[in-house]
Amino acid sequence: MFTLLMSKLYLYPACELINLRDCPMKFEAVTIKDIAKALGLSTSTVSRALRDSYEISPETKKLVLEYAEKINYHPNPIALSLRERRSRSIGVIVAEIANSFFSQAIDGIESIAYKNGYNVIISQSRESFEREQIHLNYLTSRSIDGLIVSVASETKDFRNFKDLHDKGMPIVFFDRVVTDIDTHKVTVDNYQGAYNATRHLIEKGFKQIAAIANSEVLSISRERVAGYKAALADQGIKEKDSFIRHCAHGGLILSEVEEAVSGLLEQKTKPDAILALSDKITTGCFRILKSREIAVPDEIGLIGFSNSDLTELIGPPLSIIKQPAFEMGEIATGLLLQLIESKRPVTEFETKTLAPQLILRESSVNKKDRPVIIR
Amino acid sequence: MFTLLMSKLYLYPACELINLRDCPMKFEAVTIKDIAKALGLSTSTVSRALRDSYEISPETKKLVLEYAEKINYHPNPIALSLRERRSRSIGVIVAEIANSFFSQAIDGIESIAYKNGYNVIISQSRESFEREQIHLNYLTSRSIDGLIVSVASETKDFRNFKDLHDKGMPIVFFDRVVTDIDTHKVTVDNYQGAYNATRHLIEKGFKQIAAIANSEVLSISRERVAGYKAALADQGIKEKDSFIRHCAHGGLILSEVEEAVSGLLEQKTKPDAILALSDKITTGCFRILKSREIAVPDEIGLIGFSNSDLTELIGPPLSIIKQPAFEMGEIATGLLLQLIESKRPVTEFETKTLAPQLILRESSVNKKDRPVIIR
DNA sequence: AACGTTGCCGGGAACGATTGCGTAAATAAA
DNA sequence: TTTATTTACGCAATCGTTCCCGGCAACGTT
Repeated sequence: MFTLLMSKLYLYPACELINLRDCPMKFEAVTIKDIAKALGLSTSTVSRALRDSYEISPETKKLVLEYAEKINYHPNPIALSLRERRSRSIGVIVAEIANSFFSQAIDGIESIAYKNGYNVIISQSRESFEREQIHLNYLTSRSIDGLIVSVASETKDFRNFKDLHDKGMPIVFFDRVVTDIDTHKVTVDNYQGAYNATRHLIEKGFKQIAAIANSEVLSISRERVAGYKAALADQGIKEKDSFIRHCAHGGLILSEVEEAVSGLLEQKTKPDAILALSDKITTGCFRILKSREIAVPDEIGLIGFSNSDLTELIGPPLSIIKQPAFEMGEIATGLLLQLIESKRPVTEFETKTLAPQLILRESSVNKKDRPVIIR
Repeated sequence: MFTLLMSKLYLYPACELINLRDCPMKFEAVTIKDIAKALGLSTSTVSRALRDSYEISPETKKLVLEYAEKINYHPNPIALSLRERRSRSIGVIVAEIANSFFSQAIDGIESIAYKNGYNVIISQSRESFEREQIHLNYLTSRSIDGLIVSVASETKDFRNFKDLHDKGMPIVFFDRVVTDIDTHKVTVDNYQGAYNATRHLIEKGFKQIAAIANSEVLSISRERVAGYKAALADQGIKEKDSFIRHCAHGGLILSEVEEAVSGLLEQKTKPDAILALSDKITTGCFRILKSREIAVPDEIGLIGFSNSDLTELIGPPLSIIKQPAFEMGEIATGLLLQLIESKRPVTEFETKTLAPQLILRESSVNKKDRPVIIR
C-alpha cells in the first residue's frame, strides 16, 4: 500500500494528493482483483476458488481462501446486486414505527430478513395516502426485491399496488390487507377478536356497547366491525348505526377520536361501554375519557385492540385484544422471501390468519362483577 | 417489446422460454440503453442528456427527456452505487426498535435520510454485545456509507467501533455515546435531567432517594448518576452507595429490575423514592412496585427517564424525564450526512447536547403536597 | 485556403463480481 | 504414438452508469 502510493505519487503527485483529499478514503475496498494480482491468478479463478468451484484445484483454492481471509476480503454486495439484478433488500411500509404493533412487527420482519441476508428498508405512511404512494415510488425506484405493506388508513385507491404487483413485484400484505390483490396476506382473525371482546363486554353486563373503528375502507375495520355486530346479534342485542364510529386517520390525530367519543356521549342513550378497534384509538379513547373524568369502567367500560405493554399499567389496567405482531412480521417475511426466491411465478397465494389474544383486565369489568381479573 | 420478444423467440425459442420461467420478470428494467437504442443515440449521449450536460444540444435533450419520461425511466441506483462507490444507505444500531425512545429516534433518522435520498438499514442489538458486533460486521460488509449508533448496555469493548472509525467510516453516536471515539455525538443533557429530577423529588419532600441506572459503563449511566449525586450533595443529603443500583441489560430483563428493587427494599432504611435512569427501568420499576402492591407515590415516589406517551395514563401518572428523541435522530442524521458528503476528511467533531424535558405528574409527589400536578 | 474553435456526439473503459466458452497441459484410452 | 478426455485455468462479456477521450462537422479567423 505504502509503496504503491509512493510510486503513484512519483508519477502524478498533484493528482494523487487531490484524490486523497477528495475521497475520505471510505472503506478500503479490497476486491477480487487485488487477490488475483497478488497471487498471479485471473479474477475468474479467484472468483471460482472463493465459490468453491470444482474447476479449481485444491491447492489454488487453499491459496486463495487463505489470502482472502488474511486481507479480510468481503465480496462487494453492490456489484453482486448489479449482476444478479437483485438488491437483497425488502421494503416495508407501515403507518408509523413508533406504534407498538408496528414496531413489534418490524422486529419480526427484521429478524427473518437478517437471517436470510436481506436488508430491510422501512418507511412510514403516517396514515397518509400521499406519503404512502411517495414511499412506494421511492422504494421501487430503489430496486427492492419485494415489499411488505400494511396500508394507510387514508388509502382508498389501490391501483399503484395492483400495478406493481401485476408487473411482478412480490408483495405481502399484513394486518391491513388489500382484498382485491391476490397475493400472500398475513392477518389476525379480526372478526373473532372483535366478536370475543364484544361478547366479553356483554357477559360482563354491558348493554349499550359502542364501537370506534379505523377508516371504513380498511380490511381490519370491516372485519372487526362485522365481528362486533355478530356478537351483538348473537346475544339478541340490536345494533345501532349511531354507535359505530370511524376515525379516518386511525386515531393518529387525537381530535378525531375526541369527535367520535363526543358523538357517542351526546346521544340520548349513551353507551356504557366502548370497543376500540385500533391501537391508537384504544389509548386515545382512554385518554379522552380520563380527561373528561369519566370513570372507567364504572361509567363506561373500555376494551380495544392494542399491542402496548404499558396498557397493563394504566389506571385502570386496560383490557385489550393483542395481535401476535412479531410473529406476523416473521410470517410475512417468510412468505415474501419465498415469493422472491421462487423460480417460477407463484400463482397460488395464501392468507395466514393468526389468533388474536384477549387479555382481560379491569377496564372492561362492570362494577357489579368487580373484581374479575383474568390474566 | 412484443416484437422484440418475438424476434428473440424466433432465434432462441427454448432459451427464451426458459428464461421467462426462471426470471419472474421482476421489474421490467428500462435502462439507458433502451432509450439509446430507441432514439438511435449512444448511451453516453443519453446519459449526458439526462444529466443536462452542456455538451448535448437542446433538441437532443428534449428528445431524450421526453422519451425517458414516457417509458418511465429511472436510473438504476445499484449501478450508480457501484460506479460511485457509495450505497446511499446508512446503518443504524439501537437496542430495540420496540422502545419508544428508539422508535421515535428512528423516526427522526428516517425522515432526514429520506429527504436526502438515503436508505436506512436498522438493526437491533437487544443490549447484547455479541449481537451488536454481528450487526456491525454485517452492516459494514453491506457497504453502508455511514453509521448511527446507540451502543448496547453490555458493550464494554469499543475496539471494533474505533477500528471502523479509524478506517474512515463515518459514525455518529447518539444517546449512548462512546467517549473514547472522537466523532459527532448527539445526547441529551443527562446530568441536568437527573439533577433536576432528583432536586424535584427532594423539593417534594422525599428524603431517601435511590437510583436505578443502566449498565455502569454506559455514558448515559455515568452522567445521570453524576447528576443525581450532585443534586443530593447540593441539598446536603449524603449519598449512599447502597442506594445506587445498576441493571446490566438496561432493564430489558424484568428480573434484573426486580433484583435492583428488592436490593433497595431489603435495606434497613428503605428509600422513599426511586429515580429510574433508563426507559425500560422506569416502567419495569413501576411494574414491580405495582405487583408488590407498594403505593406510588405514597409509599415510594417514582420518577424516571421515559419516552412513552402512555406514562401519562398510568395509574398514577408517571413523572418522567423525556428526551427529544425525534430531534436527536434528525440531528444525528444531519451530522452523519455532513460527514459522508464532506469533500475533505473531517477532523473537528461536535457534541450536540439537547435539553431533556421534565414532565411532572403524580408519581413523584409526596402525599403531603398532593395534588401538585404540573404539566 | 489553411488552421483553430466550438458544438455535439460516439467509443470504450471503468466500477466488482460471475460465468460461458476456449484452451493448454496432463492424463487416459486406443 | 495418436487420439480422446480430463483438469485447471484465462479471456471476455455482462449487469447499468458515468466519463475520459477522440472525432467530425461547421463555423470563424487569419
